[in-house]
Amino acid sequence: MIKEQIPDIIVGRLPRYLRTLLLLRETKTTTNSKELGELLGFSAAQIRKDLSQYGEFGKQGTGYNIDYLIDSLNRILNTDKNWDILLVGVGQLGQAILNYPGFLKHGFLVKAAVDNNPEIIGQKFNSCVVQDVRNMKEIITENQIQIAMVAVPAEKAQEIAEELVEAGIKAILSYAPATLTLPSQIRVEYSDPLISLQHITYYL
Amino acid sequence: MIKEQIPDIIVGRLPRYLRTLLLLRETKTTTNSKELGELLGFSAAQIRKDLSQYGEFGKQGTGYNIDYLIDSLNRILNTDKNWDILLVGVGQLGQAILNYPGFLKHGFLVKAAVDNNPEIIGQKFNSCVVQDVRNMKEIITENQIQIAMVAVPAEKAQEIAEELVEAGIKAILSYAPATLTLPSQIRVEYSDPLISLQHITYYL
DNA sequence: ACGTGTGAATTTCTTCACAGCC
DNA sequence: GGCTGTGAAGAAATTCACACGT
Repeated sequence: MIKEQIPDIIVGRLPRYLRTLLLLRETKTTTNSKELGELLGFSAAQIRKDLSQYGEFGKQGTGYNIDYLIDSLNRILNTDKNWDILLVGVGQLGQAILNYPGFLKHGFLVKAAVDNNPEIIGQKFNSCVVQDVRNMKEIITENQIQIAMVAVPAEKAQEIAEELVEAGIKAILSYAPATLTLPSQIRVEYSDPLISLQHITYYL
Repeated sequence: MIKEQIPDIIVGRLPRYLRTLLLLRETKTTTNSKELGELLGFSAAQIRKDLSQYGEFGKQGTGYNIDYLIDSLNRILNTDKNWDILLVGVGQLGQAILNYPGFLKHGFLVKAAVDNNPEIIGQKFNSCVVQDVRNMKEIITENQIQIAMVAVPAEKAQEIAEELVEAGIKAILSYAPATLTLPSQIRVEYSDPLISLQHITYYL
């Protein structure tokens, strides 16, 4: 695949561009690298260079058509289709995830949720019935799910992650404060407020 | 301050080093850059270079004393003391935050929480009584709070953030899927699973 | 022999600055 | 005139490789 060589640091900025464009779309039809840069805190040159990795989306003298750039970015990020997600761990955080409408709005559907707590299994959150974690593998296979969100305690995260990989999961978004060690072809992202807080306090 | 010139990209890795060391401490007293690197997915050279920015923590031939390095990192990150935090927005996510014990375990105390919903105001979560958002400024001043977590809807995030800055907040951890535009001396971090998911799908 | 700390080399990322097109 | 796309320049981050202490 050609796009393998585009640096991950650039890929990581694309979703931010997309988000800002969605906001701008509400009030205008055109923007430019200067405006985007100011809204995001990046340089205009960087935005132009990043986008130019994927094609020529702008027009000299005019800038970028917002709708067109949004469509393009969605295509690049593979977010022009819907993705099914498996949630592992339906504690307080997991429940908040199930009830949060933002994922679906951006094409991410929490298709199934599993837990090991008998009191949670069978409960319904936002039309998703929690299933037994012991059925995890079949759920993944049957629904051909590629992405899992992990919202289990830190001590359980590695173990769960390995089971997920074995069951065929391709990418994991982990909310657990733990570093996962997995085969390199598995994509792992962390949503980890503790790390962020510790980063913040450095500067205070 | 001298440390201003140490690149933020290095600072951002320090909390990860700290986390791994806390894990290692349970089974050993000494480690080295190779082991840390393997656990974290960084090169050994990078870990040595990062740490050397702040002093000489290791011993040739031996490696690093884990306890000593943990103490050192805590001092560097300012996490050797406790921090009070204000939570803005006590919806589902906010409630999960209030009930999550992990913050306190690492020295972050959610000292106060505010919301604008009359049904939520007055409710108690994990010994924290939700107060009216209209009292936000006094709460910040009286408790001399420097860090705020923002767990409000995306549309409200910018407005709330500006009020926080006006009230004297120095750093914000935002859970809202929105880019905040604030004075540069305010430190902002994001905990944003949607961005992470969109980053993930690029590779699927 | 082992593993740190570090200048030097290398690679990667960002910004510059401008030709070219609207 | 305005703004993109892009080679070239510059800055920053990472890795190399080894002297040196244990």
